[in-house]
Amino acid sequence: MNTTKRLQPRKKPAQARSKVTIDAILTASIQVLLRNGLDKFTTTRVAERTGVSVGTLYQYFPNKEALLYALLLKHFEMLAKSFETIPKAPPMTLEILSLRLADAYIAVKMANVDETKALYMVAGSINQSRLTKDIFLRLDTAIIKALESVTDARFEDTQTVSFTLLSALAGLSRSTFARETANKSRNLALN
Amino acid sequence: MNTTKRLQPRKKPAQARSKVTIDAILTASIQVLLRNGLDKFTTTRVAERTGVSVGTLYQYFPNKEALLYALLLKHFEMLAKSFETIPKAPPMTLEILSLRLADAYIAVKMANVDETKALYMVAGSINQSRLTKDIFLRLDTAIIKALESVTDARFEDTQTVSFTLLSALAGLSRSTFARETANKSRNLALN
Amino acid sequence: MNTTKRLQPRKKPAQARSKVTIDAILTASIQVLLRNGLDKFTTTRVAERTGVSVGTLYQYFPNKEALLYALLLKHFEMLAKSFETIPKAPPMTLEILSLRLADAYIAVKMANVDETKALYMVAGSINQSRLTKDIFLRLDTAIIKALESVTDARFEDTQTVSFTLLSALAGLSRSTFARETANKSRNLALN
Amino acid sequence: MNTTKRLQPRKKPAQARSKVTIDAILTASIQVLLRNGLDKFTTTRVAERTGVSVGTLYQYFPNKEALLYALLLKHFEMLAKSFETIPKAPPMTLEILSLRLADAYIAVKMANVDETKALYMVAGSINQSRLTKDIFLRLDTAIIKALESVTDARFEDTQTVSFTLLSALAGLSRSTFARETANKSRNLALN
DNA sequence: GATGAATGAGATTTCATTCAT
DNA sequence: TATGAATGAAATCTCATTCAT
Repeated sequence: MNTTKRLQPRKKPAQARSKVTIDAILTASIQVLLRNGLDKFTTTRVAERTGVSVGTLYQYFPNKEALLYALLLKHFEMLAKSFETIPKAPPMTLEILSLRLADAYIAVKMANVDETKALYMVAGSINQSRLTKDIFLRLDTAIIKALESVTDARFEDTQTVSFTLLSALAGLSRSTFARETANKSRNLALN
Repeated sequence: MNTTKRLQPRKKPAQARSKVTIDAILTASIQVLLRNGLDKFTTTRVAERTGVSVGTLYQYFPNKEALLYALLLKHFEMLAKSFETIPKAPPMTLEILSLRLADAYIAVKMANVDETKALYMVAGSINQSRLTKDIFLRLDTAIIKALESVTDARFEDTQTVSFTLLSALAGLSRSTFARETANKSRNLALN
Repeated sequence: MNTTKRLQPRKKPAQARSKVTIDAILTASIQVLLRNGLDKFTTTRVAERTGVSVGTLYQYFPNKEALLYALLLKHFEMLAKSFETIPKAPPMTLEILSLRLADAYIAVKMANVDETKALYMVAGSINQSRLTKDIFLRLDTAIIKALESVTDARFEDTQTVSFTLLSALAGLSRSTFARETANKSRNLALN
Repeated sequence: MNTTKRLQPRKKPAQARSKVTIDAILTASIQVLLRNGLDKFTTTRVAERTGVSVGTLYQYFPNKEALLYALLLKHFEMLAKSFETIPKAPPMTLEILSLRLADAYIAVKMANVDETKALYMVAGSINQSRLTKDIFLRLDTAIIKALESVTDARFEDTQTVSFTLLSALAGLSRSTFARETANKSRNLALN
């Protein structure tokens, strides 16, 4: 599914009813992913679970990939907003920033546990480069901007620092959710 | 693909010819994942690329999932062996252990770049709990054992320390490979 | 094909169009059995002959076995109805009942010659015990009830009488149809 | 499988060892039919159960159909021999003949219960007309000859009498074995 | 003769997507 | 707009048969 398809929603959700339907579809998608896994994630099944017909689903999402993409975008939108509103109030040492960052990250993940788990399933099959253009840059920028307000350190390469912080955080997160899901035993995310 | 299927290889590679065929299939699998992505990863395509018939593939792997599973198992086998042979020679401070662990980890990943990238694609669609039973415990045990030989620190909960170390390492690794793959722009692993 | 699969139809033929499609598939199935035999009885071939796509076939029958099962059920449904309406008017001697039973049986068979022949082919490869639960008991009950209204005889074990009557009738029927089919020479049903 | 293939054994079992192997294959075939059903009846499985390689199986039977055919032929051979040696000693009334016939029939079936059940499964997928030529005529002839020695009756159409006798017998037999197999409840053979 | 790895045609089944109603 | 029946390409998997060893 790494082809280049139209990923934009088919119609702007001008009307309230549309918005509701779209949300319902996205919610159902998460449930289907969680219950049935990625390869039983079919448009028919999602529509069924949503309580609408496939036809309706296709009215809002031009294809399956767009549906998954919307799911991801929504999630990262939240993450970005959260990062962009990290309190910059002093004292802003590196340690304190790190904690605030972790707090923001964890808050979003914990408030959206199912969504998080579902998206980890999808990770392998989406167009990374488009996602980068659309949202990852925003995450990056938010962190870099925060780094620049740190008072007790100065970095040559803020990008790398940002990257490292976020990646380690992501690693912990992923492993933690993996552990929780297959909770028979301590479980690592795929390394 | 999180169903419970038979994942054991169909026949023991008693003869030399079989062994060669199996290895060829596994190698081809990695290439197909890399070139075509997870959802174009079809048994037909793998067989084709291997240069054998589908029938032959199915002679050794009872189903597609088992093929992916074999791929993962082989990779983690290497990782486990690598961890199990981390030098325990003094001075064994926590910092030194961490470095040795990272070295071992990175060495395996760098020696198997394609395999690593390919497996990150597969991560979402495998039976985590079975994998845990089969191999993750071994990784964990190896690290815990190493932690116990550390001389400058003592831990209440070695499991959590091991888990944290490995997860952060994994996060960095994943993001790094993701960045390298989609090298148009700075890229984070799916968070 | 004696495994335990879902045999229930996939969707209720709520709409008229569906009903027509289902009937067409069943009719085509009989033709395929007759023309091509059991081991050329493929879902693709049936769909083709019906004039629909395979997908459509699978929309109504979850698998091949369910299709065969539906065929059998429909046939026995007729037989059951026929037995259940055997005239009970006096004089109801055993001989007369036997004749009425034979009449009913033969009437159904002769009105559905192709279906009958086709089903004899299928006999060996269906789930007998499920069929028993679903329909054979009904046949049995109908006959037993009729036996009880016989005036010139009284049976200790009506079940066995019913069984014997019906089995002998079935044997004759099967051999007769076998003979007619392979009409080069006198032909017995497989004994 | 109603095509016209070579059904003759590939080699005459000149040597004793061959004979043993052939018998083993035929026995294994019956077991596979009984355990796995007709559509899991594969040459590989039969070979496996026999304890030889597929290659060896194909040394003795040119194809799968020939194997099934051999199975049937062997069974009817026994039945024919049994009919041909029905005692003709007086008093040879029709009733006595019928009993002797039934005795012979039942004796063969009961001495070969597994074989009988297995063959009922196969019934639908064999070349009836070839079987008629090869063996059914012999059964028929044997019975007709016996009928002619009956002292208390004379028939215009001995063929039909023979046919009727044998068919009814077959019907009872088939239903009985069906009942025994699916012994949850009283079971009729497919009517 | 015996073996069993390899073949590949072909069967079953799924599922994204369309379109007539 | 909504529906869901129909489509059919394509995926998974099986199995009769062959043939090099």
